[in-house]
Amino acid sequence: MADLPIVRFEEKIIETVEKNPVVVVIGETGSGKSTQLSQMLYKRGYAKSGMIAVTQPRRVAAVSVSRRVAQEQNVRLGEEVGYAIRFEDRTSEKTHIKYLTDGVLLRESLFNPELNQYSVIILDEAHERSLNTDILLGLMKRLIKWRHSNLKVLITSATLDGGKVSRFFSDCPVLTVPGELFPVEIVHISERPKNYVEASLKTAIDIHVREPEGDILIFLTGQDDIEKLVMKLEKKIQSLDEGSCLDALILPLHGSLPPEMQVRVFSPPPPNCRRFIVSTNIAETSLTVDGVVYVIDSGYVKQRQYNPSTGMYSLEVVQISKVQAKQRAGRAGRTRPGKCYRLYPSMVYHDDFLDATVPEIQRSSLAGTVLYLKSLDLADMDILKFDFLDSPSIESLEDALKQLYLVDAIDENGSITSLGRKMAELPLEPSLSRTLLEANELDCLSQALTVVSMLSAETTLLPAPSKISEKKRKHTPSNLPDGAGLGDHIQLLQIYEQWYQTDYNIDWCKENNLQVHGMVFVRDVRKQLSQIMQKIAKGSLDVQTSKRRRDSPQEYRILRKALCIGYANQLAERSIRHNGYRPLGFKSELVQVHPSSVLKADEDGMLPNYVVYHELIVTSRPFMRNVCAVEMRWVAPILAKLEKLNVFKLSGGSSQPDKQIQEVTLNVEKKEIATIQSPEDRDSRIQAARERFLARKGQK
DNA sequence: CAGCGAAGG
Repeated sequence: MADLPIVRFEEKIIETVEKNPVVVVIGETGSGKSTQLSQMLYKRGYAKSGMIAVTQPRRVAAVSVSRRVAQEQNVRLGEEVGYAIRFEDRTSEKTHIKYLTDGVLLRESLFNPELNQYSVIILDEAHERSLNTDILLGLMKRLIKWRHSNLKVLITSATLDGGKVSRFFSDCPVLTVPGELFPVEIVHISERPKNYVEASLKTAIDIHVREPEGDILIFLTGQDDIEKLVMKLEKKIQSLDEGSCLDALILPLHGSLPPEMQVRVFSPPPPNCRRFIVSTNIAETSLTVDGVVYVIDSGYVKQRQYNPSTGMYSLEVVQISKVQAKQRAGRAGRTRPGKCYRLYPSMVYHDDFLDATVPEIQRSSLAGTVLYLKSLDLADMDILKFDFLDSPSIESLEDALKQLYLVDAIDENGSITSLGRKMAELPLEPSLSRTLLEANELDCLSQALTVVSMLSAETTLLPAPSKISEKKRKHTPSNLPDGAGLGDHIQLLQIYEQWYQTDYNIDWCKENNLQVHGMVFVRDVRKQLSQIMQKIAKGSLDVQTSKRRRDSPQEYRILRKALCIGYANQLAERSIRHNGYRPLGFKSELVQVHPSSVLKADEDGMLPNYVVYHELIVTSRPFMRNVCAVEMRWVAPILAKLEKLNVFKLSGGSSQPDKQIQEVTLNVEKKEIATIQSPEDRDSRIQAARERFLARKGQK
């Protein structure tokens, strides 16, 4: 066993776990918690009545950590030590220590709520507060109380606020294990720069000229800024006197780079050469670059945010949290003492930065999460009162309930329907799982499987067009199908069917500018979904190629109907006079069809009266991305449903319908209905709503 | 016309 700091605490850890059902272990980077905790517990016999599970927020981490543990245990990976991630289960009957993604553990818990196969569950990297880990935290709190067989839960994290988690788990003990990082000197700039790309350039060049060897890692927010800085750095370094300093190798690093470009940061630099790695927050946690001695931290990050009252997402540049700033600085101290240059004053850090990043659960649409929790049938379950470490807003939960009602996953009283149960079994957003189930009824399942799979990978399909490569692409018109003018879902279907006809030819993807990895992922998703649908499928699951003429609108009519019913929560109505749309069921302004859409206007230049959309995203303006034309006759029942919508009742507030206390303002209703004011705490709001309801009831 | 932080089933 390696000589890691955590080993010295073995006795203390075992003793604490022995006496307590839940233990929080705080361990900085390099403490060895991810690899050693599971082995310690295994050695002490904790795997006798079940496996030891260790969750990770990321697939690569689950694989790489399990591989290391298998090595240390001197066993073959997949036998005594294994891992499970989507599409890949490398465990066997022999397995005692199992690494898995938090998402996989959630799926397992859907089919075995007591998780009896495990005697110990370790939630690793809990400080990252991934949506899935947050749900698991809530479930673990219930499980340690209700499970019949014995269960030990360990929550491990780097810089998490241990006190908070401890309070969440009825004041469970917190053990702190030191990390093994070298000291990192922090340098703050005295004033925030106007342009942080320029400021990064200047700082990087200063380091290059003055400081001894060691790679520089620069954190910016996105691809655009990264490309700008890479170009500026190249120009500037060329202009420096040859031989006056080290050679330089400049590497961009972000998620839209093809994997072969990403792995370049793992190959060691040539001798006498300094690397400049210009990165997004991907290098904060997901990828660890060796050899970094200097970090330049812009203090910003791009974050996706969901607004439950408008149903819109936005991707905004926001200040990082203190936790993130520490994490970034720590990247400089992995191999020897380092330096971190922060492009913001220390006052900003202390006074402006949040202590911790806003957890994902407070920034996402929760339709899928709420459906998942409903399907668990927790006995004392009131979704508005589920015990989260940090609760999402009541607006967000009500929005989720409203969406689930519109797609028939819950009934008007908020109870899960049999349809909803089937939906929860599919690893998809509710609108997509609803589409699949409807397509099964309407006999277009094979097409729907393809569309839904394509959408699951949508962002990874097209190579990220950068401003630099954009000009080239404009001269190479796409040979891809156009969705028969009916919309983007149809186009995605046609693209996949064409690929299928080439027998999944990789070169075809390249010729058509489709990311190979993305398309292979779509194929995997489609296979997985087909397997799940198999037991209830009424028609064929195989990819079918069109019997009728490819651009015949009839070809896709049934599929579009299934999409309309599936996306009942993402439906928009066109204005009478122009091509702006109003999303139905949300309080929101006009939105436009995104210019990249293949949806076609009629001879008069007008777009369809109704469309469903995959996503509402605010960039320069609010846009609908991925739209599909639907027909009025399919929309009518949804409009009727929207009119009867009673969110109060959906949230289990009453068994009596009462239209007057409807809490959301809907576009379908021409009159404005007052929304509940927002008192600070949600319990008092639930109480207030109940009192108002009772008062009204009394008046009648 | 506009634009893609990171992750997961």
